[in-house]
Amino acid sequence: MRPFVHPAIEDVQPEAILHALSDPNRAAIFAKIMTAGCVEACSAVSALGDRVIPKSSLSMHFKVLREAGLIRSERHGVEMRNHSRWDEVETRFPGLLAAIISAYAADAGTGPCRSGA
Amino acid sequence: MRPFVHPAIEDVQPEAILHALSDPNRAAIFAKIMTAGCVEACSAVSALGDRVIPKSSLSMHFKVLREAGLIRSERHGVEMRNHSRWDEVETRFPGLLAAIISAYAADAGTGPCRSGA
DNA sequence: TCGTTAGTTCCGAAGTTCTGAACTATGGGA
DNA sequence: TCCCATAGTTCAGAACTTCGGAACTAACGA
Repeated sequence: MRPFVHPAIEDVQPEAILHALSDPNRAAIFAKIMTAGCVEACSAVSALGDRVIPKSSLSMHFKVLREAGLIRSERHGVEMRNHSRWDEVETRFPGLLAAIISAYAADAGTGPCRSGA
Repeated sequence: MRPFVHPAIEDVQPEAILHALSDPNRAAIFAKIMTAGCVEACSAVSALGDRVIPKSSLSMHFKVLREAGLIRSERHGVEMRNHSRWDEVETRFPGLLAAIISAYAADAGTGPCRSGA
């Protein structure tokens, strides 16, 4: 198990952020980390809405979020703690994350029935 | 050649917008349509930076932007005219497009050497 | 009608994502 | 110390997506 890789904030690319958040599952995970401040384990988000995401997929989603520069993961004993890097990303790309999160929220409000988020 | 399909603005999904703009080529095309107000033909954007994009890829990129609800295309004789749907998208997801476009602009300013946009 | 220009569609190659199975790492209890 | 349980990662193959050349359609002008 190699250690986690987190890009420096100046290496964070807008396309990576958009790609990471263009998946509704990942956007829901990120929103959860945002609102909770810190999510203690993958298992805490393993069920988004009514759908269970396999561990391996979840691990991959966290990796994508991490490599996009959106979250910071640390191992604490057997678990992983994930913190959002909102402040850093906000400094680099002002308003971006807020606009994306509120777009998903707006869509959840108007759409037919969206399980996640 | 089937006619162009444009989603109603209430059917536009944030994930489709993020996916469409998570490709730097498409983001550059969209930025070009935005700044020009209207782009007269695919050929007008066929060279983004120093890289020539094949016609078929360009056609696909326009299709993705169209189906994401970001642009409106009309055939005028032999050419296609593309307008941005900024106002509609802005009403539905306030601040989203501005944040994305300015994130790419910020990145172009700090990054090593970005050809497009 | 023919040639040109503009764009779309098709289809195979290349790349990406998803997921179950096997694996690694840590902590706790006997 | 050993063994087990829990948490997460890695691997590999299947499924899906994207790319790009070739062939096609559609409109226009000579």
